[in-house]
Amino acid sequence: MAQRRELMKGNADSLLLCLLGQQPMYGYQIIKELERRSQGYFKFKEGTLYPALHRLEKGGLIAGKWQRLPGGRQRRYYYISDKGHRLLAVKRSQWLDFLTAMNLIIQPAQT
Amino acid sequence: MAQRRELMKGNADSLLLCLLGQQPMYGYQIIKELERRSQGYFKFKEGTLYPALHRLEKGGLIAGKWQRLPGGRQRRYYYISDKGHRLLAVKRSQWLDFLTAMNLIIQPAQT
DNA sequence: ATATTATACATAGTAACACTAGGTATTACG
DNA sequence: CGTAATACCTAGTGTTACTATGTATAATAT
Repeated sequence: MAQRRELMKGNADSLLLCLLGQQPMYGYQIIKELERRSQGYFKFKEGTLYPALHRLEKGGLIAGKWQRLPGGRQRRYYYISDKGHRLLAVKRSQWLDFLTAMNLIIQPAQT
Repeated sequence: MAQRRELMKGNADSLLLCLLGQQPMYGYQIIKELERRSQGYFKFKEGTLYPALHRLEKGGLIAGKWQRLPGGRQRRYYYISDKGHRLLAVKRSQWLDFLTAMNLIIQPAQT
């Protein structure tokens, strides 16, 4: 859906920070969790998620730590940083501002 | 604001269709009107607006008609088409779906 | 008279980023 | 033993908002 792709822009990071702000998670889990919580709406592709996580890590907003599972499989858990928490607060208020402005224009048809 | 740029993605067309769905307007007027109605939030750049209008026109969603003013100045008024009206309805419901999904994730911090 | 601002349209190039499509590797199920 | 699920990664593509710039007229200011 080209639609959904564009609507996502600028919000992917907010969603990730929001999830990680509640608890550390690894990539695959984030994809499943976003889909579950949004009741199927958000279906992040790996090509979206991993670059985004790396971007956030490079920016010091989250930190990834490898964890080895019994079988030998690797998981990379991401932890939000203080900086990440602060950005999350900013992003949240930006989202509210945007939503408010949108609603001023896109009101349902008539009044 | 890099923020605002990304939030805009995919919504510019919706906003334009929404305005033109109410009455025909010309480019410059659209910029001013969006800013006024959003209480200063939306400040469309010309490099955003005109390509978007041309895109919508090429897609048959709006139609532009030149109109000559007394002084000799030209204005290009844009009229929404039936197809445009239909897309507007779709876009509106897509926006609501997106908003709903976002709210499921981005709830204000605590409960 | 002249300079600046507002009006009005246009486009070539840039940056950002979600996604496509491909890859590697382990574990579980049929 | 093949397939699906789990789990990570990245090079390349496409879309699009924006920057910067150009043209031209009308109104206002100096």
